[in-house]
Amino acid sequence: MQITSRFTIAVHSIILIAYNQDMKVTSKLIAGSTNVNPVIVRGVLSQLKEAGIVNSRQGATGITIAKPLSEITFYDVYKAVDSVKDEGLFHFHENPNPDCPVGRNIHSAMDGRLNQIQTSMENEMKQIRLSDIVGDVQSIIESEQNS
Amino acid sequence: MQITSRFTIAVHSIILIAYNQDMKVTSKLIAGSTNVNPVIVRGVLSQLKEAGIVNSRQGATGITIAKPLSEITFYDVYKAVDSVKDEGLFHFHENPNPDCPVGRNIHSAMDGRLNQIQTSMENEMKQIRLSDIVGDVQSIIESEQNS
DNA sequence: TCAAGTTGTAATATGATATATTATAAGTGT
DNA sequence: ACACTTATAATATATCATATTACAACTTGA
Repeated sequence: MQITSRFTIAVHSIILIAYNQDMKVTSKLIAGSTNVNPVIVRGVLSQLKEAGIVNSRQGATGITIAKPLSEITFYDVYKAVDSVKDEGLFHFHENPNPDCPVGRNIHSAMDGRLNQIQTSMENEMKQIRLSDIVGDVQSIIESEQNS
Repeated sequence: MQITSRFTIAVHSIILIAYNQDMKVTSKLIAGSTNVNPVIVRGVLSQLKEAGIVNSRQGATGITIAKPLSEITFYDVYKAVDSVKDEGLFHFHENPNPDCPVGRNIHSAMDGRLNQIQTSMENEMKQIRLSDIVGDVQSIIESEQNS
C-alpha cells in the first residue's frame, strides 16, 4: 500500500513549470513529461490551483506557479493532492466487536499513536521545499551537460 | 491512500492474545473480535509467525506470542505484515519521459527525500512497543469496570 | 468573428489490489 | 475415529487509482 502517484506527479509538474519559466507550459506538455494522462494531470493541477500553489485560467494557455518555490513544501503539495484529506494514514479494520473488551477499546488505545506517527511523517514533509528539488534537478542537468 | 488494515488487524490480534493469556486463543476468536474474515486473520498470523512474533502449530489449538511484548514494536509488526516489503511508501508515476531533462531526472532528485520521510516515519514506529498498547487497553478496561 | 488550441469536468472503462468466501488438505488431541 | 484447528489455494467481490472518451467554456491570434 502506497501513497498515490498524484503526489509525485504534482511535484514533477511544479518543477517542470519552474524549469521552463520562459515558455508557456501546458497540461499537454506536463502530460508528455510525466507520461500521465492529460486529464489526470489537469485534475492534479486543479487541486494545486485550489490550494493556491499554481495559477491557470480556462482557455488561457499556460500554467504558472503562484508563489516562490521556497514557500512550497512537500507537505503543502501532499495535502493539496490527497483526495481523502480527513482519513488518516492508517486504515483501521472497520468494525471491531463491541462485545469484546479488546475489540471495543483497541481503536481508542491505538489512535493516539497512529496520529503521532502520521504527524512525524508530516513534519518531515514540511521540512522539504520545492526550491530544494529544483536545485537538485538543475545540478543534475548541468552535470549531464559537462559529460 | 492508506496503510492496509492488516497492520491494525495484526496489532489487535497480538493484544487479544496477550489479554487472554490464560485461555487458548484461536483464529476464530480473533476473527470474531476483529470482525475480519478468518482466512485473512490466519494469513496475518502466518506472516507474524514468519517474523517470529507469534507461534502456532498446524492442528494444535491456540496462537501464542513468541517474545515479550516490550520487544515487539509497531515497526516489527508493520514490516511483518506489509506484503510489498521492498517498494517504498511513495508510489512514483511509472515512466517519466527520458527525452525531457526534468522527466529524466526527477526521480533521482526526489528519491533521497522520499526515503528520508519514510525513514522518519519508520523510526517513529520503532518507538512504540506493544506493551504500551496492552497497558493502555487494560487501563481503559479497568476504568470501564469502575463506572 | 471565427477557428484552433487550451483549460475544466463529467461520465465511463480499465486495472490493480485488498478483503471476503469457498473449499480442502493436514495436523492435533481427546 | 471424530471433532476441531491451522494452513493455504483458488476464486469472487469491492474499492479505488488511473486512463479514456466526450464535451463545455474560454482565450487568442488571424
